[in-house]
Amino acid sequence: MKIYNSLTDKKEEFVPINPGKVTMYVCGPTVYNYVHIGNMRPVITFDMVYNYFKYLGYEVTYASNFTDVNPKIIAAAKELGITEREVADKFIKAYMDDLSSYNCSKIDYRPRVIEHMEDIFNFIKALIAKDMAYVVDGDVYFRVSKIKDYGILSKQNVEELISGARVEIDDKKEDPLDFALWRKTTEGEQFESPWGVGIPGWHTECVVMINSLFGSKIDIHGGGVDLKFPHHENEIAQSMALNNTHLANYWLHNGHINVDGEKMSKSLGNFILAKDFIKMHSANVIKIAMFKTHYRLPLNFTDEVFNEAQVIDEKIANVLKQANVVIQLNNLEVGKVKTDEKINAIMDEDFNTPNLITYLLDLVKDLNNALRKNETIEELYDRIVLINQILGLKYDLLVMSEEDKELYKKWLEYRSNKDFINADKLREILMNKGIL
RNA sequence: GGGUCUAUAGCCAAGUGGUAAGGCGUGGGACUGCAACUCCCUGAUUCGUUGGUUCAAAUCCGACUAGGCCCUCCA
Repeated sequence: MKIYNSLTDKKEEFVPINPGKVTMYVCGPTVYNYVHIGNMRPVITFDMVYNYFKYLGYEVTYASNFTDVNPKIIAAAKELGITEREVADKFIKAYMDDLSSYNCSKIDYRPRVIEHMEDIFNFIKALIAKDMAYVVDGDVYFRVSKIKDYGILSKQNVEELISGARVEIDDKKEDPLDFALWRKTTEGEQFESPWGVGIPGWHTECVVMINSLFGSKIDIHGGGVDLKFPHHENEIAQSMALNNTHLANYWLHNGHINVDGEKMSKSLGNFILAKDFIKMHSANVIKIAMFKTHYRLPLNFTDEVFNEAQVIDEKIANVLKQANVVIQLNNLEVGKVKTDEKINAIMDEDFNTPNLITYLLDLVKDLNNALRKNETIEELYDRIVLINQILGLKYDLLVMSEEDKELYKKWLEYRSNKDFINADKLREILMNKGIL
């Protein structure tokens, strides 16, 4: 299969480090408040990536971190009058609830900074030992000038970066591009390090976690485009400095969600919280709306987009409901189809979910026609289920009791006898049960 | 200012050298005891503008225009 690699800006054939296995890491949230719907795009995107690799038969190990030590958490703790740990725990819990309500909980590892302090110290020590980092007044900075291909991911020119950089007064750094691996703090939690009290830099924690979970290199590293620079660029720089790897073979970046053509962000204040949004639209509808656009492109959220997604969701739900009844009444054997060449052909082109949805709608139409004409439905049904699994769409289908089946047959009988009064009574019962 | 991405019908959107998928919406029709569900038909001589390469371009190259994003914490 082919994946668009942000590192090379090319679609490349996917070759795993270990045959049959995929390791992936996606940058998770800083847990100082609730996440918004824009934060859910990577979550939903990489859940799909995970599902597709599973579908292909890979053994997938998926990690996503929690940034639970951060100046913003210190600020939130002050504001809420609770400790940093309480802030982190509260919003980690809220995030887990979001993952669960969006049906995206398949993450194998959820490392926290607090659990990796020793690893971080060792990592920074190693960088200092290699002269790739230096200590100034309780801070530790990375020496960017030592990395020859710095800018490789974000395609930034080092000279331009410097000229565009804001000049900080009393800057302790040797070079404006240098970034903090460890930063001295005067308030909040006290983390004692070899360099004094402080907190680790954000760019360091991700590399450290990847190294401790997977080693010096993983297959896939994901996140939003806004993380390309400086976050991911700096992760790569540290990994080059210590392990001489680009940390991941494939770097994947999802586009942003826009509102009225502008990025949804906490700083702009134009966001909708994930936990509020799920009350307005089901997880299925939100996913369909997202997958209708390729993951790398920006996505504008409008009512029209969601109306359309809702229509699609209802179509899928209706046909599955009807097929489910036929399957149970006739004891049809489903689940035999485990792969579909057309799904592979579509998804092997850098996860082309818009085309997958087109194919899904074709199948829905075919299944509707097959139901009307009393033709075989099992294969069509199976293919739809496969796609739903990849996209993470969930449809709860009713298991009919013997009584339900009898009612259903009776209803058909009344109808064919033109006893519409009794037929309508049964219809209402069947509809209330969710069978019709 | 530098970097990068995008520009296809009212809206969403696929297509990356071979003569414009699909969906929503609109309009029309079919099925049906009535509903619901469903099905069929209905749109771009044209792909931001403009040069060029080619037998052939929405697709490649150049210029221009507009917009997003990054360069500061941010999915």
